[in-house]
Amino acid sequence: MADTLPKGYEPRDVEERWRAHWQDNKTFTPDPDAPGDPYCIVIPPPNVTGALHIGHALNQTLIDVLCRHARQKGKNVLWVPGTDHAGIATQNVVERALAREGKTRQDLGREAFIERVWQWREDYGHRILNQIRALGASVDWTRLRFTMDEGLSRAVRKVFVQLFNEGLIYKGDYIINWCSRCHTALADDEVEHEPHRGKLWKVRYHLADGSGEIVIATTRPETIPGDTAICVHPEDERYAHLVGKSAIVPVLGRHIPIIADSYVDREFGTGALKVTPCHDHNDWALGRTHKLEFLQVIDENGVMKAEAGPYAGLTKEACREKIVADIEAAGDLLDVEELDHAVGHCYRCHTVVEPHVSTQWFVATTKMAPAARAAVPELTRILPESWAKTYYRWLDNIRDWCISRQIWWGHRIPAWTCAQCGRLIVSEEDPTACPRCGGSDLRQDEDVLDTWFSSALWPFSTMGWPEKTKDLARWYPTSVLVTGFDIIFFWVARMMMMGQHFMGQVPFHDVYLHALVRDESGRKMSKSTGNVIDPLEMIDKYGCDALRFTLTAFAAMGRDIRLSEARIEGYRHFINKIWNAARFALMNLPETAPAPVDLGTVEGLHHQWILHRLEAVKQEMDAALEEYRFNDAAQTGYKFLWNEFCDWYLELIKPDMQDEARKPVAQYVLWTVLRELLLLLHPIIPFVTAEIWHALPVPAGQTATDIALEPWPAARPACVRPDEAARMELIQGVIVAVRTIKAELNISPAHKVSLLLHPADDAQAALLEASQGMIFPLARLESLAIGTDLTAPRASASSVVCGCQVIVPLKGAVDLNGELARLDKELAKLEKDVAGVQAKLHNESFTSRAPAEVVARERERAETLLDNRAKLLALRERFREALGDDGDA
RNA sequence: GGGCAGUUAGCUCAGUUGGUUGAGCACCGCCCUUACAAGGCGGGGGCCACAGGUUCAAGUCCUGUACUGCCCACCA
Repeated sequence: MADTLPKGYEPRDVEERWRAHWQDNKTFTPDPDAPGDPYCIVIPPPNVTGALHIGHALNQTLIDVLCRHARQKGKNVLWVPGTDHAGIATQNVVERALAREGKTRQDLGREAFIERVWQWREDYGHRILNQIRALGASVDWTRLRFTMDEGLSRAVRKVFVQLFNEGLIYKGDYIINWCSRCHTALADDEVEHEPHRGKLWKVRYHLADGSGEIVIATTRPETIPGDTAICVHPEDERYAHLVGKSAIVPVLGRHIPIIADSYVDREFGTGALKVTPCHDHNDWALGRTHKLEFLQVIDENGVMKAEAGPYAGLTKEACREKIVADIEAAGDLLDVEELDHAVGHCYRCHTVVEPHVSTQWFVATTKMAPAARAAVPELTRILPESWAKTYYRWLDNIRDWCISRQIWWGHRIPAWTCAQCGRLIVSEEDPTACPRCGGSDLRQDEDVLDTWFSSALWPFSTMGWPEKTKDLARWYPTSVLVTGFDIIFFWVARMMMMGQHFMGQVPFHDVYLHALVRDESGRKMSKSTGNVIDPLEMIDKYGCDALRFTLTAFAAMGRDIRLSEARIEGYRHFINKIWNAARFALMNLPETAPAPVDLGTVEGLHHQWILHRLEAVKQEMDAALEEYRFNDAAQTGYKFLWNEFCDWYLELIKPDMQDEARKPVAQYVLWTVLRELLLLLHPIIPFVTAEIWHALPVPAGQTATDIALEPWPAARPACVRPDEAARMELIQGVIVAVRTIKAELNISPAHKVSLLLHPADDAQAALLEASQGMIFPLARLESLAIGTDLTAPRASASSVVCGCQVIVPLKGAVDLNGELARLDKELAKLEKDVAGVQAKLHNESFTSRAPAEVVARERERAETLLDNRAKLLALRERFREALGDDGDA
């Protein structure tokens, strides 16, 4: 006996041991020259500032399942780990730390500040890596990357310079989204629109020629000083006579033109709109088309500029208050309404975003998008497919991407201006002199690049690009990108564009978009709501395998996951179940691996059955994993292990283990099935399977291997035996029937009863005869008789299984009325089924139109049901007589 | 305003190509049966949101309705 496992599974030490083993042995560091089809996934790089949240845990679990499975299937697997420098987020974190010391980044100066961020990363950046490690992610740690490391920075520069030279990066004045707290531009998709209860002010503008007035509606009166036009719809009869005239800006007194544009919605407000080209995206567009004056009145700090006249120096909030009061005093405020509308907020700090005109750098994504769009679905599949539509729509309506950020932490834009002649120099290497005038006073652009710029290069920059590396040749394009749908625009689409442009190939064959993890009532998890589930805490409490299994089991394609701690706790039971099944096996296996037996010709219905089922499960789990049906794979493994292997097979072989003649076969089948089952489950729950695998006996002279390097179990066609499996089901049916009778008649399960079986035919009789050894212990019998000529005591409980009558003579204090009620209930159920099938079969159009195979199956079923019913009716009749006799006697 | 999901047992969710709705947790009853009480055995509980349609047959396909959630969007 090789029992070396403790009674209850204690994941903590086991997991830590395997983590260390895999890392120390570089188990997951692939050799580019090794054989096998390439399989590669790049990790969606978590922010260095981040702590692992449940979304990461889901993402990395699914990737790990895929990678481990691919490795089992003989592929040459590379999983590249890494982190993202997360410009704004990281800068914010460090600035907050500085603030606690009473300092600002300006106090330190740019260089010292950046030094400080690097230091911060030195101190804390490894946390997230430890968390990835804790999850059991089979990443190659030797290829760890960071978006700001030297190689990736070189890639960023090369991409920037090339795109600039190709005219795909340009610098220009544009209205962008400005966060006055982060003090930087934000890309369109970095702005989150939130519903807001605001006000709609209706303000009268007098005509310059004194001939009348026009009333506009605005939600932002503080921008009135920046008005340079009033706009109405060209077909709006109310205002047609005013178009071309001039109006006077309230308080400021400037004269502005009244123009017409079909953009205006006649139904909204008053149908007249004030145009402030510098402080509204739409007005910016109007200003361009109508060649209006551009007047900036709010600065980058949210303070009114000199151009705002009397309001100069006020904050925009104070300005709003004051100008409304002034207009009201002048009698030109006609109405104030409540209005629900969407207001943009910074996705990092949640400050209200101000449209702001400034000089920024842009990538001409409008030119790059068509190729990225065309690649789906032919070159890259998006799964679930429904997301492809979203992807298309975004690319079809894309605007150029603002990539400059007015912060310090990030890739500084490789552009310099010559102080002498003003020449703009964009270069991979830091220039020393101006190529035009030779001047040496070159000033580098102050801005850094959007974090997502470097992320967009991730699939090839991590593999060493622009060098022509072996890794790139071997593993680009990557196999699949696994990520949340929330970054399909930020990241996926941009990787597609950059990958195609610089590698000439899409960056991945598949994109699998997984769910968002929500709390049990469907809310997004967030620290402020206090509903977060911390994966590390879960790992600590229940073990990593329990967490991984839970996430996998709930990862149905296209659906959000509602997670609660109770579920993880529930699946911990499953891990423990495997553990105890293994303990049982070890108690019953020899020190070295049992001698092989030909499994294709093995005797014993239970062995044939479990081997048959194993083949089906093997095939189904493989297919599920290939098709990203993670939940199906998990569920199939769960049911097989618990409901078939543990509940039935382990019980069935207990008697074998007491019989020296049957023991060797049972041992070998047990050993084989358990080992293969561990392999099937290993991608999902790597730790417990590794530990058990290691403890199982191996052939004499060999040493235990690492399950992570073992192949997926091969198919064993000789073990596919549907007939034997069906026969096993009869045996199980009989056993369940006896158990049900006991349970429902309140007979203790431990109480041994006699059992009479009246088989339906000779084949059944022979089968039951041969299977007594299985029925006896599992049904807990005192005696068993099989035959059609047996006379049963009339006071018997009974049931019918596949035409076989199951009769349990009742002795002692048993509630006989209970049995009658039980029979009635069973008959009622049968009656319902019979009615259903017969209705179908009596339906002429069913029998004539349904496929013959379906009709035959229904007929067969009807026959069985009718037969069962007849037998059960007869049994009930006998029982009634018995009751009557007892009553009379 | 547009688009996309979801609606199945008390709760959280499965249900591949249409062919007797399944699981976990919760609940009820009986069991410490020598792998596991984090367990075993048995049980109750569903006109599959609603209304039409296609079909011999619909949870499954089509149309509409009602809620719920998400994404996108330039009604100031």
